[in-house]
Amino acid sequence: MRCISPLAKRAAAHKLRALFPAMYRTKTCNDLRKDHIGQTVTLCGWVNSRRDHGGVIFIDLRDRDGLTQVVFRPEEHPQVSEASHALRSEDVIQIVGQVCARLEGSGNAKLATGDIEVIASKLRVLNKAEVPPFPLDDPKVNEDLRLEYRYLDLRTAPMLRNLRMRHRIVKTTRDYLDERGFLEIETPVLSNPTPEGARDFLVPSRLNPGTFYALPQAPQQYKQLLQVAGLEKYFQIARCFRDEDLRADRQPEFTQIDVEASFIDDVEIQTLIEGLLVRIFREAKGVEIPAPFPRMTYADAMNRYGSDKPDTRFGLELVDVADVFRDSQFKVFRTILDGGGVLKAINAKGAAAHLSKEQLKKWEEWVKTEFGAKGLAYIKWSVGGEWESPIVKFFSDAEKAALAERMGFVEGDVLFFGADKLEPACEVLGRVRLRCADLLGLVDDTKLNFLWVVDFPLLAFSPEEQKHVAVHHPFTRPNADDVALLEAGEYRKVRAVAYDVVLNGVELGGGSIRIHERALQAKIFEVLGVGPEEQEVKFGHLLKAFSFGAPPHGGIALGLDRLVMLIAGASSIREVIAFPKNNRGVDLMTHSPVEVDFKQLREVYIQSTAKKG
RNA sequence: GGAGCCUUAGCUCAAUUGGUUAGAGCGCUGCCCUGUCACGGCAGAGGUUGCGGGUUCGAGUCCCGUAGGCUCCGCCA
Repeated sequence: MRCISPLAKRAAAHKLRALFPAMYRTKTCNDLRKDHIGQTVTLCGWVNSRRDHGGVIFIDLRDRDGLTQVVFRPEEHPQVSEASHALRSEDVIQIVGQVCARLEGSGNAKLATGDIEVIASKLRVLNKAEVPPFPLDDPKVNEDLRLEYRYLDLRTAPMLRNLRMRHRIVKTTRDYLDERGFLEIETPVLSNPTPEGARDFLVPSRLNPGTFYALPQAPQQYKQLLQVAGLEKYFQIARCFRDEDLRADRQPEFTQIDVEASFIDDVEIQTLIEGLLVRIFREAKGVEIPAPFPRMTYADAMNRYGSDKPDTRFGLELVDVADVFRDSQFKVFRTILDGGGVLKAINAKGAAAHLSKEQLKKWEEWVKTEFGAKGLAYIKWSVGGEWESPIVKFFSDAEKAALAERMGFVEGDVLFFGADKLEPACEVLGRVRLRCADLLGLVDDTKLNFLWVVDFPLLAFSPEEQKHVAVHHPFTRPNADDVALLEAGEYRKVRAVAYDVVLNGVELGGGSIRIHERALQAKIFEVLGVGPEEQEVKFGHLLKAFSFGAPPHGGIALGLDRLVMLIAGASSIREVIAFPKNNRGVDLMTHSPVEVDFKQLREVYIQSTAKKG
């Protein structure tokens, strides 16, 4: 290597300085229009593409704002043009040049800057680039490759657009809540494990051997304690952590728009959130969504749509046909009905042409293996054909007539039945409903169907644990009208003051009015099987706080990632997170999580029991 | 914990019923080209068909195992 003296280096640097203006750039690649013709500008960016004609060379220069065509003309700037032959995709360059009108008829209507071009008089290569491992503008490239080189993937227009949109949504949220007197307050990331709900991520404490923090699943207790603290209106763009298996719309760390307020009822919170969503959709997507949103009770949602987050963009509702078969000779239906179960059906209009007998068999297999259903009864009525079904032979003529009448069953349709206890019957049929809608193309992508699902049950019985568990969380307020039921031990009939906001069949968020009285909270813990001692150990601080004048309060949390995903029209939550993890919780770029050496573990008093493959 | 689908050149894919030397487009390299914008032309390089084993005269193709990716069920308030 040649040794260059520091003096010579400085001289060279000065020379470069003299060659280029002090600023890296005077314009971005989306700034220049006809008005700028004649100006001398400096641009920086990446070589998006080059078109080398041997003589004249065109470069599309890209920065995060857009593309500008740069022209290297040998007859005007021979040295610079010569150097430009070496430019390759993704090289980072700086050019100085004059803004010129494009030659007659050579404008590019696809580019915002397509009326002009910059004739380069100076070129500085700021950094050469290796050949990219995949074409940046190809949407078909495998996602794992994009995730490994996420910093390249994020250079593409769709990803930039998503991140901008996410920023806009967060900014709008802060503005909106600030205007209404909400204070953004940070809560600890190192906090306590929670006995209820999802698995915690644990963090060992070096200073307190053998003890652990947990990363928060949500800032639930802190947001309530801030109400006891008299802050009255709190919000936070809060990172949350749950160590559970992942899905296309679930990451181990995700972000919630977390809101809590005092002296507020459920309708007020819903109205606040409707206003927020209206504003977000206006500013991020440019659409006006109507508010207030429709309300639907949990019972209605289950009975009509087989889901607690119904997609109401299409009908295909569940219909109760129990009375038709009340006295049926068909034992399967009869046994379930006599045992207090329900019998429901949906009519997939026109589905007969789409579903062969083999496919119907596969659907039955699907509900059995995926959802543990006992079966999926169906009747297919092909155009010009008979009722095809393994079960119609058990139906009387009167039952058949009544069924067809009730369901509007005509040639070309397929009926599906759900027969079981209420919730499993509805849920399975709800899944079949979604699949039918997909099959029949019933989903209108342009619709934005918001709704509130309200009156959730407070408690559900867990067969695994053989006890009652909180449907929402243990701090949820029971409906005042149902307190007598609570006292009487009719736990499953007690409704909660809890609400979910749903968009197109996706749960955007949920919240509740909380319990603020120590005695009522203790009563709920008792029902949940949390004894006085356990209450004291795990929730003592909260119960103590409630004894010092806790105001009535409630709140909600919205899943920011899902919201951005829906607004951006992305199919996966990973498309709206800068550096997401894959479905095994691995960051393919950094390879996180990684093994740590023995010494690092010893410092925090941890010994791994993992068996090495 | 379970189910399904996928893995062939840098990328996206093809390869008939198991049959010759595994192909194409894009990208890349070199040369040519002065108005392109998916520039064009000519030439070239590039392969352990994820990995391991088996069946077979013969395996990208069939079987078993395994790794990785995606989707879903359970799980996730």
